[in-house]
Amino acid sequence: MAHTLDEVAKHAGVSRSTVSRVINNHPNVSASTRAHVEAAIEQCDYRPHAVARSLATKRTNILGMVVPESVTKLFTDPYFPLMLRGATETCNRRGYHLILSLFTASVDSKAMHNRVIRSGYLDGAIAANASLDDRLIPNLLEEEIPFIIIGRHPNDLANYIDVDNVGGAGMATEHLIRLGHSRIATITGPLDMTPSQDRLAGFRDVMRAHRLPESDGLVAEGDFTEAGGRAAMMQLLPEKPTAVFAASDSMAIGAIKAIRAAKLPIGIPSNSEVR
Amino acid sequence: MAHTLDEVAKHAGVSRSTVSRVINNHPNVSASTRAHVEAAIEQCDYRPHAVARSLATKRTNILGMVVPESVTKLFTDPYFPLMLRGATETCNRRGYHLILSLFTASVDSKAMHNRVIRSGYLDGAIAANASLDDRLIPNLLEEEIPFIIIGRHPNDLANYIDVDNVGGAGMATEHLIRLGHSRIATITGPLDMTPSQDRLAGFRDVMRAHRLPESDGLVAEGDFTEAGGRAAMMQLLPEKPTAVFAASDSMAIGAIKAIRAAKLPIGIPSNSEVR
DNA sequence: GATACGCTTGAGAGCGCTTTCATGGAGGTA
DNA sequence: TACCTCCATGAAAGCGCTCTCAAGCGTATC
Repeated sequence: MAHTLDEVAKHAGVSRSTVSRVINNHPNVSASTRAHVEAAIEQCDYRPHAVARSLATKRTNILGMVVPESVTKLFTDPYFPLMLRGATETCNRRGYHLILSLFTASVDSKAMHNRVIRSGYLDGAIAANASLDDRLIPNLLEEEIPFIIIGRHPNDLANYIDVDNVGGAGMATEHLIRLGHSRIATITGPLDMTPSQDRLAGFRDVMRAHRLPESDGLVAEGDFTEAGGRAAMMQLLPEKPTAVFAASDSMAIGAIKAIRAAKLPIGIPSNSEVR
Repeated sequence: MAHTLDEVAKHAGVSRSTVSRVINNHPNVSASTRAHVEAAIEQCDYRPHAVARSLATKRTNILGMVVPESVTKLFTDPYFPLMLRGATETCNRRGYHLILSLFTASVDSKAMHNRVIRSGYLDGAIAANASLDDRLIPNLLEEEIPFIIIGRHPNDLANYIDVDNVGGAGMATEHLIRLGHSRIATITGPLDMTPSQDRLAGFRDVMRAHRLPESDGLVAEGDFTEAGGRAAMMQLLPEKPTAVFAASDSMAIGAIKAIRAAKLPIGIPSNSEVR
């Protein structure tokens, strides 16, 4: 069991206040006292108790990565671990902890909300891509806990960080056109998510700019999963597109499988072509 | 800001003790009082403050998923998100929170240790596959915080959960033999990790049982990454194996790329063959 | 009717820390 | 020397909850 601030204070022959000042780098401590207390801390192998500190300061240094139920099934997408790693690394560097909470259907969502959001543990939250009908964002707003969303929210309800979905989709589409394609289809993400809409918009913008067809038959909605990509591709096959822009890698893999299953020829550009 | 137990007590006209008993489902509360207090809790929209509660009970209901530095680079392996999802789901169901901590090289490891393990926030920990030279496990032991390891530790230092690595590797090897192969190579995981050793053992057991060659040339050490699998495969190519058992999907993909790069023919069994 | 027991409730002392406020001494100014 | 200011320190009151202990009351027992 770790020792307490009291013990350190006694050991150093000073008051608790002084030890507290030292561990918090408060300026009003003489250099000699500080050195003395630091030695005592070292000798006692003392670490401040985060919970007690949190109670007193009302700050936990814990952030929550909250993943709405609608996104949970995407959790195995390679995109998630990267995001998580980035978040935890930054947390580490800034002295924060990251609680990971997946709002799964298997657990009563109201209970989850109370337990996670209203626990008092979170100083703030990062909400992974929410769709329009997720209760998560409104709930976070109501709770007045600071948070950001990854991926713009349909209603612009909160601050967000996002990539340039319109621009990226446009680049991919341009690339296919440059390869000589004109009958290009797209497999979108779930269209109740803003990033999906934005990618579709980027695709359409470029197609329109090139006066290429963008009929509804050439657009199929996926769900960012491989199975979804496969199903979407099956829908697209009768339209005989010569190229497909899939809005995620997983859906592209599904699409490739659908094409192979239909015994149609398929060329997959090597990395060097795209980059 | 959420209300306090005090307010609820006043609102209900009882003592703090009684409210505390109600929220903790303590038996010694009369049914009528309980109902009354529960109504007050509802009216005040009261949620107990987890931090205060933790300070009093010395339990945080927080578990840490601690990932040793040696494993951090594997974090994007599809295996990790699945593990994380499983862990968080169980935590949800049992009323726990999960703090995710990746011990990266970018942050001083001693500082990380103090901050994460000795914070007082963790009731227990789950240590993702550690290798022999990770300081993490010894540190956890020293700190007397309950923990388990995912993937048996080389020195059997602690309780662990693991899959049947020996058996699984054996099955895969048997499968290749059944397909008619006799010159079978294997790409192992890092051999300072017990699961890697176990898979290699399973491979060797079966090869030996079938009196097939298992020369050192047919064994190459990978690191569970795609790049590692590719490098290992390059090593194996001169030995001209007719089949390869790779100890992870990522390494298998790397191996396939290496084979393709060498312009050698390769047949990848469809899922149905393996299952 | 007196004693004992069990159930319900409240008072109050923490849990380990922060932070305000008061105090005392050192140093500066006139 | 007297007065004021500033800095270093300590005392003590919380932060919001739990939990032990004691008290109060109703019922059972003889």
